[in-house]
Amino acid sequence: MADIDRSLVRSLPLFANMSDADIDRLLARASLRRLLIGEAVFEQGQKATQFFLLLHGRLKVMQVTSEGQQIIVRVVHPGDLFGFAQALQRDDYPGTPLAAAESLVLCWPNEVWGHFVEQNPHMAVNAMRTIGQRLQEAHTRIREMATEEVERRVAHAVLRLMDQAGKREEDGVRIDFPLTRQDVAEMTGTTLHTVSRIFSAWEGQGIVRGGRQKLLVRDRARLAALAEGEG
Amino acid sequence: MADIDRSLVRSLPLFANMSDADIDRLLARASLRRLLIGEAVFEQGQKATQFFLLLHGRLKVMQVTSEGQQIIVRVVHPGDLFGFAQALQRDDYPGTPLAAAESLVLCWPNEVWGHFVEQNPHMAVNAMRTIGQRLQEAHTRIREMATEEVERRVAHAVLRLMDQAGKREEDGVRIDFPLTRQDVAEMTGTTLHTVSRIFSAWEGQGIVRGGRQKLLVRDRARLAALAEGEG
DNA sequence: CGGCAAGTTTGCGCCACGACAAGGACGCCG
DNA sequence: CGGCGTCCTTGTCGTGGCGCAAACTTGCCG
Repeated sequence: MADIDRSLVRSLPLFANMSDADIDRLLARASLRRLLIGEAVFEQGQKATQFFLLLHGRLKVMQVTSEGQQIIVRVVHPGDLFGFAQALQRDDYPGTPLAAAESLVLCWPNEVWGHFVEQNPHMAVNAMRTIGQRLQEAHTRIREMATEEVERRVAHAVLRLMDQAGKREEDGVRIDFPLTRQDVAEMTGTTLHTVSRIFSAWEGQGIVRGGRQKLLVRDRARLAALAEGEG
Repeated sequence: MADIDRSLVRSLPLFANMSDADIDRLLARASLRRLLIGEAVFEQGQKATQFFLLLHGRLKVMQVTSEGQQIIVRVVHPGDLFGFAQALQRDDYPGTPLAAAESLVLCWPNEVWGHFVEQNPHMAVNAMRTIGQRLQEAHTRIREMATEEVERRVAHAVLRLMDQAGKREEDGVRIDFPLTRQDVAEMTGTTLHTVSRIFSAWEGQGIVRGGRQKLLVRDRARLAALAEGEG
């Protein structure tokens, strides 16, 4: 397998306090995989044999219900670990990560996880924190879905995307990957129709500007107000 | 602080492969607390200084929204660890665990967590798995809330309670702690009115039998069918 | 034993959203 | 440049379940 340059990961907080030698040792065990839009890193229910780190691009993690209904569980951003089912004592993957944009992924076999953690105890802690945050986010989402109306939920979702995948532009902040109305609907538990209507209304008020698979937030304050129910 | 007898915890899987001496050492650092119905172990947002193990009784973990809306995030059963925010690198508690029945709780100061884990590496793994499961459950709930109608969600919730807190009786399986319609509503993101109506309908079909803070499941199969959407 | 509080049931009206349906716009590819 | 697929918009209609309101039941406590 071709060598992977450590400059790829050097800047990630996850590797912040590792020596070059340690990083090289880890990268020696890794393989690199490039994904085109729409490709899956692995499939829900598949046996978990590897864990992953997203270097570049964007993944949406899907789950399907027995009836074929789809939802987006979360979005994976560059620098995020994902698919470490093994660490959670699962033997299959609970969801399917699809590339929403062309993406670059590091893959390690499960056995490496042990070394991974020994090599850098800081990392075990880091993984724990990551999971903790993820749990926290999940609970927040549950609370939103239980208590808030659709417009507020969508506002929250957009704010989150903005913070995690926002890119400053002259006229506002752009969500930095292709995002369909359908995607937003699947993140908030509604339909693309309703999302479309909401975006249209917001556009009329100058809060956002939409486009095919595009979204630009022009007035964060107004959006935050909507999210807090002061619509 | 009075000594705590190890017979209290000996039977828990969490301590399965620890020596008596190790257990005693851990218990020496613990304190025991009894909670009456309605009492809180700690409050949401409070600084996290301890972690806990439920020995007996039942806790419902509440979160309140900024508007005062309440939801039940999860139910803590005997043998469950809870409130280990520290392990997740949080410094405050994300929710409030209220005693749904009279309960008995073991409390350790945060500093012990390290020893706890060293003493029994199995335990770190166990904690990880616990969190993993919890995350998994959270995602399941999100998916349900996003895609299922109220009756199915309630059916799922009741099935879960049955499995985790069911007690065989002559006429079916009883949920083994006081559970109001309001509680079920807060677990499923609906109102007590709707839950009441649903229970009434089910009772008419002989699926359950209700009562003040009581619920008895008489026909698990029918309930499971409803949960799968074959109503 | 009688009264009170907490929990439950049920009816009614309304409305936010989902289902359905049709048409329009963007962008890719040959 | 023209055609097609994908994504988006907008209308109409129907309804699940929430809000509100009122009465009933159950268990507790004095």
